[in-house]
Amino acid sequence: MPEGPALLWFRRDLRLDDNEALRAAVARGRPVVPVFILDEAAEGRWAPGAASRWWLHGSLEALTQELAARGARLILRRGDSREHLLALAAETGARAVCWNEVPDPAARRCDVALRAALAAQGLEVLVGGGALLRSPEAVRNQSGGPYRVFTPFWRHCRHGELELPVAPAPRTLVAPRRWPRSDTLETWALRPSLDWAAEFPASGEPGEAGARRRLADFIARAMDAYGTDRDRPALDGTSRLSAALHFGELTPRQVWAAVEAASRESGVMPRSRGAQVFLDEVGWREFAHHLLLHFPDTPERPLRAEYASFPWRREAAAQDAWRGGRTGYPIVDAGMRQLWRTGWMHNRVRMITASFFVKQLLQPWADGAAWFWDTLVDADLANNTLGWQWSAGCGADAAPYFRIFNPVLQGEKFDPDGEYVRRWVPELARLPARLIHRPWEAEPAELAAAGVRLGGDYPRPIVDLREGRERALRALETWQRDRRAAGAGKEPA
DNA sequence: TGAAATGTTGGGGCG
DNA sequence: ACGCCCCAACATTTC
Repeated sequence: MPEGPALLWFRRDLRLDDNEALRAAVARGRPVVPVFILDEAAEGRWAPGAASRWWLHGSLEALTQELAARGARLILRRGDSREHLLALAAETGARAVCWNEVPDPAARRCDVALRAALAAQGLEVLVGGGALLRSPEAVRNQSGGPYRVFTPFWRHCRHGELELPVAPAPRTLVAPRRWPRSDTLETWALRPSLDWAAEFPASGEPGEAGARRRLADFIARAMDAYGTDRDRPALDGTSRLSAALHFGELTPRQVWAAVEAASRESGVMPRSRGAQVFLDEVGWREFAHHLLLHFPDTPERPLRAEYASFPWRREAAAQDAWRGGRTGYPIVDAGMRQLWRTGWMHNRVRMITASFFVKQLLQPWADGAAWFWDTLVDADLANNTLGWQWSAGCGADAAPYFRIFNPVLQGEKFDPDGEYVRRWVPELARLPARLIHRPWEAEPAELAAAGVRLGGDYPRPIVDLREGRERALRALETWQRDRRAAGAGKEPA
């Protein structure tokens, strides 16, 4: 058999280490043609949002460099994936197409037809994994269904050996006789206007090398304190690996292996509490992806189907204030501004802002999810869907509806000195810690001393917390009563 | 990976 | 010395 090149189709696996598809492509010493296809039509409604495209641009630049260092090029194409793969195969004489599976139901559906089309042309198809620790098909509860509660899910996942990362990339790749035509990355205009993205680099450094550095740095510097520090938004206590994991610059099994290796080296066995809590977060990511694959319509519909009839209000003014960080609640506004300016928000604050949006403002969770989707550089359909449905009380293992965060108490608990608020809401920076999370309680003289004009440069609260809470609880109560009345025949009490 | 309301306990001031 | 009240601290229940 003639040894034509293998097409190595990069998707959400923008790395060379621990890359099963790359390993398969080079297995027989044949040339490799790396290709990335921007296929927005295939992703439909969930094509990468504006901030995510910024990260993608940087990650593709980094991947181009990594490949160049090995004598290879990254071929860029835009349009229908199948057409481009078939065309590239014909053009290069490729005999095989290799890729790693994307943990997304739409992509998996497309891949079924794609494999058939490629096979029909006599192409060998080699598909790897790596995006998840376990196969969702294989993780099932005793009755054969998917888990809907995190703890038993994660216990099941951790049981038994996990796969280890595959070998790192070879130092050189065999080049084809001739490189196919490639788009220029700049012409894709993935990066938003400069003035919006100016501070995005604060959210992290796209690319595999940066992700590896970040992981090593986190393990050495922050992991042991992660159990408590991860909830303090003013600290750099989280791993900040979410975007790298989303784009597959890093695999969860690489993360797992690095944490275990560090635990062994430090002699803390089985592992420190910080390491334990950190791996649990990797577990939540795993849980989110399994759920999305088992329940593919959850990005648009609540997992608890009855919530489809919940009477959310949809108010443009309230949503504008929330998006713009002008709700009058400092911790909420700080989070929303951090998001807009850096493309990233601390996870504790994601929960606070989401709870405020769905409970205090009674806005539909999907509207909030859509905003996060567009503004987060780490926007991930599985994680975003799980997080918002969890906050709204309509998802898997969800917070009960009556669990309503109080942004003042959350602020005082997790940002006690107000350092996070001062950083992102500078007009409040000179308030004393006692008032930083409740400026409306300040005396006129205290406001004047801090240079704050309430209702002027910083808004008064757009909703009273007690009223908002009671409105939300009332909405839940009447909705449940109406449902019971309507479904009395079908649903025995 | 809540918050608020309500209940309980125990120390200390005081008559 | 004692009972009473107040209230903080903590626990439990309810939303």
